[in-house]
Amino acid sequence: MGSNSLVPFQDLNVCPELPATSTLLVPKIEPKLEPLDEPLPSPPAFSLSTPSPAPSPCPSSADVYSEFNRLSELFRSTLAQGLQGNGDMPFPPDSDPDSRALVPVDNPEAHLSNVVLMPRGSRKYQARSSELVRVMDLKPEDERYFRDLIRKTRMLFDSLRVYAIAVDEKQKDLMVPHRRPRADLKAAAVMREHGLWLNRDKRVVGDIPGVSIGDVFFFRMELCVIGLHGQAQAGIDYVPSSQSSNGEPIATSIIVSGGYEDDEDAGDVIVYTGHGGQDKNNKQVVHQKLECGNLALERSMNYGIEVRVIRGFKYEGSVSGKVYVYDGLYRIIETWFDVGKSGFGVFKFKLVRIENQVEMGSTIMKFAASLRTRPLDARPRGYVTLDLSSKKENFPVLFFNDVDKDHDPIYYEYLINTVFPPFVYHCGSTSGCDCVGGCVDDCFCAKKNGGEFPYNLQGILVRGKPLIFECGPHCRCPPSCRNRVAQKGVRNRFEVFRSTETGWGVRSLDLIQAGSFICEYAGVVLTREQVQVFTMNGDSLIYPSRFAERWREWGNLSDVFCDYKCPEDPSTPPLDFAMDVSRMRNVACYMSHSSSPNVLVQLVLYDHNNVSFPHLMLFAMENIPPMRELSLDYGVADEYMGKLAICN
DNA sequence: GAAAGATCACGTGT
DNA sequence: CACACGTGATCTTT
Repeated sequence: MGSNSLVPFQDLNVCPELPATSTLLVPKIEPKLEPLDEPLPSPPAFSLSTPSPAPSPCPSSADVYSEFNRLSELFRSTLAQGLQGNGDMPFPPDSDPDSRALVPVDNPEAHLSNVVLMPRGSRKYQARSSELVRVMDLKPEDERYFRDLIRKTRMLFDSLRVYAIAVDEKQKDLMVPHRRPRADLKAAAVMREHGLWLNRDKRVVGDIPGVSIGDVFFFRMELCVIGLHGQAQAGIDYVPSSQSSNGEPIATSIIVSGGYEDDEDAGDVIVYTGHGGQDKNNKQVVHQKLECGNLALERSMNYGIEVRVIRGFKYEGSVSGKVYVYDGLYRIIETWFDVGKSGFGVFKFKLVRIENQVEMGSTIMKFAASLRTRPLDARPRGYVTLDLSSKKENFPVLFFNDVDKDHDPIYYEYLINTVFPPFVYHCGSTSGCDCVGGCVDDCFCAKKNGGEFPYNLQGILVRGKPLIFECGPHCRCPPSCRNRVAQKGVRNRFEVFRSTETGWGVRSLDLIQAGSFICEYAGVVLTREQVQVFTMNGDSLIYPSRFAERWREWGNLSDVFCDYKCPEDPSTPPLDFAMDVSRMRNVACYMSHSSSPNVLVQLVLYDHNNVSFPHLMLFAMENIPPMRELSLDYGVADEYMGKLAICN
């Protein structure tokens, strides 16, 4: 697993498609025209270990609340070493390093140097490698492997980040003047401490395996963690001259985010300004010099080395007001020194996008933005209706088919929420919380959820659970309560579309942040007895118990803390019912199946207390860019799924 | 808007 | 020569 072909990095201009070697060894970079002044050391094997040992089971604990506190403390002590912990800290950070989770990393020495040899507080880590490699001709199984690895890594980053916010929110009322901590930095630090940063044992030129064009990131640190761009702030990433085999720096990636007034971005062609010469307010105050990243770009141009381009976008709805999109590989074709608008000299680099790559993520984002405002102008043909839900949803559900004449979805009655049989509402308790001003930490409903809230203040799912109890009609908290998320319905514009591969599919016109609520999987509930009576509609029945338990992956920190246990209170309820979608359905049932899905099913209760009949709520497992297909793990063999997704 | 906060490359020192 | 450490630069983030 994880084998891949690495091609010696040379002669790209002449022969972009070098024959793939099947070796696992990584050849050292040898830029064209450059005399080799030293013998090549034998290269280390290139292998990535998966950071996922078997997920530890989550035994239910009698006292989940104290378990949560204990974990919070453990987490806090690792994250923010300076904070006072007045509880009994389970593992004083220095006393027992082995009790912390250790995840296998590529390099056993790195393992040692990262964790064992490094006392807490020391900031020495495994240095970045100077070894340049290009990864090419991955086999499909390798691609899946790397994609999964990236996905897991990003999910862990998000889980840690969201958890760090949750921990912070829990302490919030203790300290009145409050400043929200940099959860992104904390998550990255924890991962680094555990050797979970990717692509540090080599410098990848070109595409990073497992990262697709169009992937969206919310934080610069996320780019560092997966190795797409190794600088926390600087826009040019490069191998420094001191580490390069010929003493010349080599650029590998840039970020175009509009921070330089002299940039010109026409999509396929960019005129990029070198760095340097700015003051604290990003004003150009002195001339730039041909050094560091600037020199690296020039050298990369000289050797014809392609450069990854990541674009920064303004984006409301991101906590930082920004997102970063990977747009693929560019080649530098020209550079010159120019007088910028400020009157100071700047270096300019003309970059041209390499052909035969899939469409740029930023292009798709712009296209989606135009679809949001004026869909018929952006795409005059193909829309069957601009709202399948007939205004029942908060946002329109568009229906697009430019493949054939099938208009089937418009003939179903649109159902926003699952319809349960009446008896479901008549059993169970009718108790609720008394939080008139909104729920607080130790309220009745928090306790039902194991002593914590399932969502953070932004409405992001903190951790997948067997069952979530949202506040309901018997609670006295207002609709704005933080424990009411899924019940409030969709927050995005979705589009049902005809696909030649998957029959029907669903995509979003908005960017969806990982952990966000997407929609309910709605249908008409049939009890087991009813199912036995209505057997003719077997194809249109959804069995909730069959969905893969992907919620276990979300927010699972057992990769970081070996003794991590989910504070779960209830066990997974027995889902002894089916849902009929033969006449009434919502957007969810057009989602297609994937064994590597980007959407998970989370069971939620809010309008009744019958744990055997929860709502099937869908949440994003990763950041889903606009126009990318949503997919669910239906938990059955792929070939069978084609039918189910189509729902004929 | 300002201040806090990271990383990394580079320079100096041992 | 190699490593360690401090410093300065950097298209961040709240």
